[in-house]
Amino acid sequence: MSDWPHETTISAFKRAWALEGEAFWLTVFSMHQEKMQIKSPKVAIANLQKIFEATFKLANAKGFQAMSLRDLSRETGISMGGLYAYIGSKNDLASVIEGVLRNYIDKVIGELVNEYLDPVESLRAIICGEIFMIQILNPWYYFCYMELKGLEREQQQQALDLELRFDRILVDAIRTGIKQGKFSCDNPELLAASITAQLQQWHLKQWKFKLQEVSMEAYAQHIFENLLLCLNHR
Amino acid sequence: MSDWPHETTISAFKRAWALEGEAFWLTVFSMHQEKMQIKSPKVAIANLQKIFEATFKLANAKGFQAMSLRDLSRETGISMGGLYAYIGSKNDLASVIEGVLRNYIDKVIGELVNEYLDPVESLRAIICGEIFMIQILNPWYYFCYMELKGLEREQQQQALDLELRFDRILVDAIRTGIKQGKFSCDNPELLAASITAQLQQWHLKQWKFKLQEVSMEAYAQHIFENLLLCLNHR
DNA sequence: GTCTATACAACGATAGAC
DNA sequence: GTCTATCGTTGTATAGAC
Repeated sequence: MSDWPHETTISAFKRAWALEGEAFWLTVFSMHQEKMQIKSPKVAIANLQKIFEATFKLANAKGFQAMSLRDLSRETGISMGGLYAYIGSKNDLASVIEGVLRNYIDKVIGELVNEYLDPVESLRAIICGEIFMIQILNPWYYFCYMELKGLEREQQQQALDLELRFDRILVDAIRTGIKQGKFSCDNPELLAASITAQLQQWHLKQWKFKLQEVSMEAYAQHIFENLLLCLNHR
Repeated sequence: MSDWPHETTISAFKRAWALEGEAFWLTVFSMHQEKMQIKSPKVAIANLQKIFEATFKLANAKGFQAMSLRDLSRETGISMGGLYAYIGSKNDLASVIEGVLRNYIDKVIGELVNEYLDPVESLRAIICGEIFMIQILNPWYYFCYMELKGLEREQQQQALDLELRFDRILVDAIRTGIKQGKFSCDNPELLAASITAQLQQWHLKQWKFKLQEVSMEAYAQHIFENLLLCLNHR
């Protein structure tokens, strides 16, 4: 039995979650179609992708507030006036990015619940799944983490609630294992928070992992194995 | 034997590191005295403290880039023109904050090396010491973590180097324990990075710890105990 | 040392031609 | 759909009175 989902499983992730390619951007398009003036999906999606990716490049390098719309115009090749056919305002752009990512995460972690009954396999699936999500949507995660302060109170709270919900999924799996006599753990809440912290490192500390040549698979494996040690498994 | 340093030890930390009170701000003052036009230490320190604390309040709430000097003027009660007697420029203010904190951390972790010979006690001291530092200088740590992007390349690199040096101190203690037959661990580098990540949570996720009513002592203890489990201690 | 007044560059956003 | 031209605002920073 492999410690990491097979290649085919990774492909299945991508298909099931529509995390990349046309399907992904089509979803992004449909999610804030209402806020745009552009009717043609073909041209809208192409420019939307340009705008989002340029935003990640600029904002993740010098910060969203420090990035001007003139920077964004230069980077995308779309004029200042043209940008406003795609976004309502600068703040709206950040808000949409957070909304799209949260919507996706919400959908995916909703599927994770009750999918596996064995707590060990459940924890493995949560860790591998989340690391994989972060890997594919790296700039989205990093942007939302670093720019959360700039969003409105309500949206900030929704992001924090999502993190708490994720922690709770880990806690539930841990508690199930304890009831089945497979784990022992004094403080499941703190342990779950520590797992979440380690998962978030995968987008927060890319500089460190590239320096130490740590692969996604090795990192997920490391988190999982140390978690089992902390749970006194076997 | 207590699991956490005694009250007297905590007091000793404060005295030894001059982390708060007049002594601390006197050091801050002396560290960038050259960049100021104010001669009188008495008035300079009082206003310097006002400026730094107002910066933390504003920047940690809405981001340093989003904070204007007009905001800072209002918050401190010092006029726009007056501010420039204390700071060279807005960016200089952020740069000084990072410099002061890095200087302090550097000094403290320099003392941690070779202070304890027993690897278990060494790891405990590093974890407790760092959590304590973060507790006392919470807004400084948070500011430097979130606003690092806004600083110049060279200064960013120095901050990353400091984190790598901290990781290496943890790795050294782990390796010492392995050689002494006390620990077993496949990947000390990744384990050290995970400890650093958990320590940083203490300033990054205050909202979560307050919600779950986790004390500084309980959190340090939790990190330490799980580390020993990951190291197969005993 | 601290203030008021102001310079002037850069910002987000919009109007209207094409 | 996309552009250029421009609006009003706000930003950082400074000069000079007190």
